[in-house]
Amino acid sequence: MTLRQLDHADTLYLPVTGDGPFDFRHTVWKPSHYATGLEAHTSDCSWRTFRAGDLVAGVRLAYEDRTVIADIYTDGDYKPAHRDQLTRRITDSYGLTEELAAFTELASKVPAMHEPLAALAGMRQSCPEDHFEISVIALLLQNMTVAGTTRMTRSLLVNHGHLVRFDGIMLRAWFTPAEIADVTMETFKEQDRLGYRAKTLPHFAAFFREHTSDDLLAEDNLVDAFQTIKGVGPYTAAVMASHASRDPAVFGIDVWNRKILARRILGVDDAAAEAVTRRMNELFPGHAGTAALYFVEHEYLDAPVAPLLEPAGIDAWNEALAADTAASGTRS
DNA sequence: AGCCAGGTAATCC
DNA sequence: GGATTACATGGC
Repeated sequence: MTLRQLDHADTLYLPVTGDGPFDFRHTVWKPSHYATGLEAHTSDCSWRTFRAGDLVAGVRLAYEDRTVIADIYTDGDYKPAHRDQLTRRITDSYGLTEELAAFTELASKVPAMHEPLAALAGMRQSCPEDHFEISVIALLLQNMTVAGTTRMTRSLLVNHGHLVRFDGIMLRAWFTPAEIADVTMETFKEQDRLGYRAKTLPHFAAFFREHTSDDLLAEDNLVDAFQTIKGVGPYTAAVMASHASRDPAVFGIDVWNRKILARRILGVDDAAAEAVTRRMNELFPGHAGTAALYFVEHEYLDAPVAPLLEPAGIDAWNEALAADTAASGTRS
C-alpha cells in the first residue's frame, strides 16, 4: 500500500440547524468506538477519511458558532460534484440537520436517562461509514471480541484499503466494493484471518456494486433485501438501518449493549434480548435507537475505548500507523 | 485446556 | 416453532 499525500481542495461551512444544544465533540467522536485508524480526534479537532466513488478525501472537522467547518483534502481530481456529495455526506453522517427535541422530551421523563442526557445533550448519532462500510464493521463484530474485531479491521484496511496523509495527520481509508471485487474468500481467510466471515465479505462487495448509493436511498426495504445475503441476520441489518440509514427507532441488539441496557433500564445484570428491546420501545417509542446510543456512550464517557489524542501525541500516532503498514508488507 | 466474544444458519425435537 | 449447536479465530 502506498502513502498518498492529499492537498487542500475546499472548505465547507455546514450549518447545524434546529433548536437546542449541539455537542460537537461527542457527535464526531464516540467514546465507545474502537480504534480503526480511519479517524483521529483531539479535544477540539477531528480528522476523518471518506470515499466518494474513486475519490479518497481527507477531512478536518472543527466547530464554531453553530457551524461545522470541514476542510477537504484530496489527491487532485476534485470536481464540483464532489463538493455537493461531500456536503451531503458529512451533513448526514453527523446528523447536522436532525431534530433531537422529540427524543429529549421522552428522555426527560425517564429517570435512568437523566444523567446521560445531562452529560451528552446535543449529541447526534455518528456514521461516517456508508452502507457498505458499516455493514463490514457489523460483520466483523459478529461473535467476536473487540480486540478481534480491531485486528480484522486493521488487516482489511492495511491490505485492501489506503493510507493517506493530510494536514499533518496520517489515516487509513476504506476500500470500495469495486476495489475488493477480485479478492478471493481464501485471501480474506488466510491473510486477513476473518474466519467464517471470509465467506460473507465477497457477497457484500457484490451486493453494493449492484446497488449504488443512489439506489439504496430509494430502496424502501433495504434491510430485508440485505438480509437475504447468507451471513447477514437481524443484528447486521439493524446496525445498517440505525447507523447508515439513521433510523432513530432501530438499534442492533448484541450481548454488549444488551447488558448495558439491562442494567440501565431493568436494573439487572443481563436480560433476554426481547425483554430489553420491548422495554426500550416502551420508554422511548420511535427513539429507542437514539436512547440506546445515549446509554452506551455514557457508559464509556469516563473510560473511552480510544481516548482523545493530545496534540503532542500526533507524531506517535503517525509513526504507529506507518509501522503497522510496513510490518504487514513483510509478512508472507 | 477450555471458554467466550458487540451473531448466524443449520439441525434437532 | 423454539431450543441447541457448529462455525473461525485468538486472548485469557
